[in-house]
Amino acid sequence: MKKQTLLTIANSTGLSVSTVSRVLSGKGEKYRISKATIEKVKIEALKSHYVPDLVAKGLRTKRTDIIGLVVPDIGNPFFASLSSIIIGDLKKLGYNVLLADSMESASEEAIALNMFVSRKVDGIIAVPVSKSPDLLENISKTVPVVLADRYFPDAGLPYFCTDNYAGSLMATNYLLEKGYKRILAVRGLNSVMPDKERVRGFLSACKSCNGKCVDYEIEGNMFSVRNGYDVTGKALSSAERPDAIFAFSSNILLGALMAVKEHGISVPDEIGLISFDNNGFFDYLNPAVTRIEQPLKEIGSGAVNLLNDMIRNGNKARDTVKKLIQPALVVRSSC
Amino acid sequence: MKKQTLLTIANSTGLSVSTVSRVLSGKGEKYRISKATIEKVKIEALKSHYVPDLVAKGLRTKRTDIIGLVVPDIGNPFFASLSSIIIGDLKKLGYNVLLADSMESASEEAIALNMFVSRKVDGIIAVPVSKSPDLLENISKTVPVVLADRYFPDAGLPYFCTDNYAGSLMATNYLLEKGYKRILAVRGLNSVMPDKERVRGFLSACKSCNGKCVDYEIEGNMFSVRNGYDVTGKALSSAERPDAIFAFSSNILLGALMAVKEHGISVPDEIGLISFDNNGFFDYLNPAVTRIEQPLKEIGSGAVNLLNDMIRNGNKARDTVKKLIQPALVVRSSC
DNA sequence: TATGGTTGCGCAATCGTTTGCATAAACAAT
DNA sequence: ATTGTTTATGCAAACGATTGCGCAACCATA
Repeated sequence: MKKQTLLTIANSTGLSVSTVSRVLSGKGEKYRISKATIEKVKIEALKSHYVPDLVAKGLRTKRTDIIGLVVPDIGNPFFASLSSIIIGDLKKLGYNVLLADSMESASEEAIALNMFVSRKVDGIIAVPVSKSPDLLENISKTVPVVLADRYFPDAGLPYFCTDNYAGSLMATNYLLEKGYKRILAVRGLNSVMPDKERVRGFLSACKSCNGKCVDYEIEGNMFSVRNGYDVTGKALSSAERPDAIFAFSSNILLGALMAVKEHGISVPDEIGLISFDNNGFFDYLNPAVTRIEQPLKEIGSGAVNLLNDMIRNGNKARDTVKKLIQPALVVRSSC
Repeated sequence: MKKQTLLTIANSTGLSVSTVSRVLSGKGEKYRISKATIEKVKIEALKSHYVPDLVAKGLRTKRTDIIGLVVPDIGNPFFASLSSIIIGDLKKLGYNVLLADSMESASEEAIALNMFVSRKVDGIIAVPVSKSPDLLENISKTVPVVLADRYFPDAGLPYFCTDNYAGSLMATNYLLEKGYKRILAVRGLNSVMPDKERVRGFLSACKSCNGKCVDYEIEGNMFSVRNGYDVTGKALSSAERPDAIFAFSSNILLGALMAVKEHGISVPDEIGLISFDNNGFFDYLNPAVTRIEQPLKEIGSGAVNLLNDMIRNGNKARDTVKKLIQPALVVRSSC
């Protein structure tokens, strides 16, 4: 059971490496290799358990059929679900995936991106954590790059993302219509677009509500349970406590919920809760959580298909694709 | 900004490719390259933005520093968390990760494993879904393989896994001590060891309980919310309904909880619930869920470290490492 | 018997590294 | 002046695949 290569097959069939290569890569007809020869080669390949060396192939062809995917935290259900969709779609198109976890660190992300380049991936899908698009833009001159979930509005990098402004508007207006008057928004990582857009939507709704909103406030700095817990806890201890909380992520919501429970405040009567993003378990909470659900499937598949286009047809899109996809309000009973 | 290779650097410095290679791969001293030359090469590499071609390097050295990781469902929080640990630990050791999602399909898994071999990964970590160890054992003759979470007890494949028998025993005994007498165990995928071992633990506890247990039953066939919901629903509608449910996974528990709620039965008074495996949100449920927590960190890190050993020191372990790690009972208020 | 077209395949370069084996220059020792 | 040693570097093969070009053999046509 020695290692099998094109050469070993060539030897045992009495043919040349070229011919074997052409047969095994399906180009037999194209090169007018005879039926008999094709058969002979295929049989021998099977018998000898030949496995093509994709590393060698990659070196020669300059295509690896590998896509680099970098996300801020693969343990986070949101990114796990998104990755699941992306990986599945890529597989259907014949790509494999190098996965890197930037752990919300720009320097780790940079390492991962450079690794992708060094490994000659055919394309990159990134949920960027860096504050600057510079590295990604630079890389995108060489290899196709598509962003998902997070993005840089003014950079030349295509992206697929939830319309966070619209979603935030929707959530806030829903709270106001329900009669809540003092709303606390607990925001996440201040530097990323989704967070900024959610702030914009929230403010816009609060400011143009014809007096429905008596007071509003924005606090917080991370998409974490801890942040939700801390900010909410402080607010609940203050003189004029909010009567509704808009959590900018599902983790934030869980933290907020924890604080609310500890203060013995009842949901949704004494305080309303709404979340941006679902987490798969909100329906099992008591009360089930009303939320804005993100179009994960559209984001993931959109990014994959665009990337594939860019790889196949060259980067020749007239304009950079920048897609904001509408999220949906899913009403439950937390407000 | 042309593509830079060792050759381009060799030309612009007036040195040979060999020398440049040796300097840039840190073997300068070893080959007694002069300080001056080393500096010159490094400067030029920086100036020209040289990036090593890891594909070419891989072909030449037969090492890729890539590990293949295949899991049944990366969207599942359990596998996402495990993957997060594994990927993080691998990165510290200088490995990158090709991730494949077998979607609980043995044929998809086989495709992924063969892809790993073809791509010349240095090692493989698998959470296998196949019922037979044949393919994995065969592959492990060529490239180091370590299993995590799921395993084949009699195969020559090393694994790191929760002691599911002990955990199941613990959970069941806890229910019995709490006074529950009619226990329904909702099991998952019948063909995998963790499930079988949990069954064994459950039966063992029920049978040797000195009459504490009046009735017990086992049903189910998937680690899914749906399965938990269906099995529980049916049981609750039966004449002698169970007074406690032992869910063999967190997803199953959620399904069971849903059914329990729909039947208007109160937890933990009318029915007790316990789960094998945590999901990160059990503490936010009402009541919070008592569960057996799996030692994810030990499993992930253990697998990574063993694999690294096998790669570095050759497969020369005297005996195949087979580690069952003790889980922990985390008491909350669902039973 | 040239001429031309078709059929079926092989030669050899190439992708970018790494590395065993020289080797040239400089110096030291005899 | 010869020999030996050390220093600093280069030559060229190798990894395993792909592919442009060439060519021999065969057949048909004129």
